[in-house]
Amino acid sequence: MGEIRQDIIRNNLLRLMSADSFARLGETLEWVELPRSFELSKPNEACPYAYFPEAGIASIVARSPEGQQTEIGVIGRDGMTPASLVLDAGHDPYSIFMQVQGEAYRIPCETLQALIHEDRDLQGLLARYAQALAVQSAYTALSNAVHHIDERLARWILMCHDRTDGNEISLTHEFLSIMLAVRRPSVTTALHMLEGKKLIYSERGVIIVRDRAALEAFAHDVYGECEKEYERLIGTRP
Amino acid sequence: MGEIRQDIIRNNLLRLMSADSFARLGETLEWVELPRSFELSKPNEACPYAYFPEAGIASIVARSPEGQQTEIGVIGRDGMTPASLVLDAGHDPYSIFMQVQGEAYRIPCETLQALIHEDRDLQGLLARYAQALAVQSAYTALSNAVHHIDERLARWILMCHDRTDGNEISLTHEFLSIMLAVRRPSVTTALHMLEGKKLIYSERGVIIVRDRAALEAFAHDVYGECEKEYERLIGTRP
DNA sequence: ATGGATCGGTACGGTATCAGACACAATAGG
DNA sequence: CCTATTGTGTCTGATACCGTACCGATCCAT
Repeated sequence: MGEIRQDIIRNNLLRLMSADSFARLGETLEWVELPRSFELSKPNEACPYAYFPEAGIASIVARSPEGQQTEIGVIGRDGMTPASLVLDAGHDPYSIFMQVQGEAYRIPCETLQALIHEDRDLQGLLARYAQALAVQSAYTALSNAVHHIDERLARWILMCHDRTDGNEISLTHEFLSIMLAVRRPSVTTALHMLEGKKLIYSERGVIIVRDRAALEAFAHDVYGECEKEYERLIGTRP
Repeated sequence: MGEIRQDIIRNNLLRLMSADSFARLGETLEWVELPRSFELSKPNEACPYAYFPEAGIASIVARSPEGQQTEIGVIGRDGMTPASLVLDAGHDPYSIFMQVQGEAYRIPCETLQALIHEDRDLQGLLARYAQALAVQSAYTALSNAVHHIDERLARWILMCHDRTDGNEISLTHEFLSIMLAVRRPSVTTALHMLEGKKLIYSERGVIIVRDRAALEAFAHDVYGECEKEYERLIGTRP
């Protein structure tokens, strides 16, 4: 393609890398649409492409042998997938798929890997992103252990809101219940609770953030740590 | 020091790195004892030394603003600390401290960082370890979300057993309850349950693994995934 | 040996969440 | 327009786990 202008890109990693790094990547970057449920990476398989989302939200999900699953990380235009690429891992045990439809620039994993090996700055940036993502999963572990469903839901809404334009997030209770590893009716009642506190509106298939500040206040113990860490490691958010 | 023989080292990373890499490290490695509760790394602070444990077990603990905390990873002679060193992160938001007393080789972080920059093989090995640790925290998140206390306890005992000589693990219920982020009496009853199934013995201050295979069977849905991933990424366990 | 500290066992009531089922509402497709 | 499908609200037990409290057992230091 080779004609992409770095300054109008919305993906934070693509925008923050050096112009040189971007120039090398740019030749191979390819724009693609990512429909809901599109699988960016399969568990324990090398994936052909790395994706730098421009819009939409992807979930990283871990599964147990018996099929229990939960989300351990969220990726939007703040990041890339698979983060393990820079860690020399080949592949990882997660399933990564689109949860809110969007678009991305993609590049063959092999190409990116080769570029990383020759470009210390790029390697550093992506390594720091891998760390940011690891921290996200660590705080997910903490909050799964100690926080109540409504707080975890609030955190999740905030994390999605960070990665979206506007205040609407379109997804179903069913989907959410899988992400949080709770029953579907528990999501319904937790949403009602947040709605009762006037933090969100909830309609069929859509959650609308109504009062972001109050939502953050409600979730103060469960949201914020890994976001701070992202800013320290990568720089300002999109 | 400079006289340490690589082939009698018990730390897996030190043993598996190339002889060249080890030679460079070896000049600066220093042997230290690590008493229980010794803090290897403080939250959000650069730590002076990297540690490669020879024995004993360290815990990585994440804390919320209100002070809730839980363990998100375990490090023994399978690894090193801080893993974020290879990710160019400077420091990380966790607290890392010894839970079962032991010993380690240590090296100033700056020195190790410089060596990593000149040694692609070493960088790769430590990056893969960072990935293994991230996977561990991801599966901790999963198991915090979906598994019962007795299963999580079994997982924890197995992970410690992997990193210890013999079958005895000495620690208190109190300590364990913090690691698992549950009440102390819940640990007591969960231990009784495992003891009732003849999987362990439990005495004051000590847990003794009695039937490792049965313990693994009991924990089959909660233990094993990240261990497989470690073996794939790093190689055989110690 | 003795007193104090630590550690472990147990009990009681309370509640967040689960499992499963069912009915209703909204959308989509023919 | 009607029907099938999908999404949401609600109910009824059951239960795993919590908060708190208390007491006995074991260890340690003097």
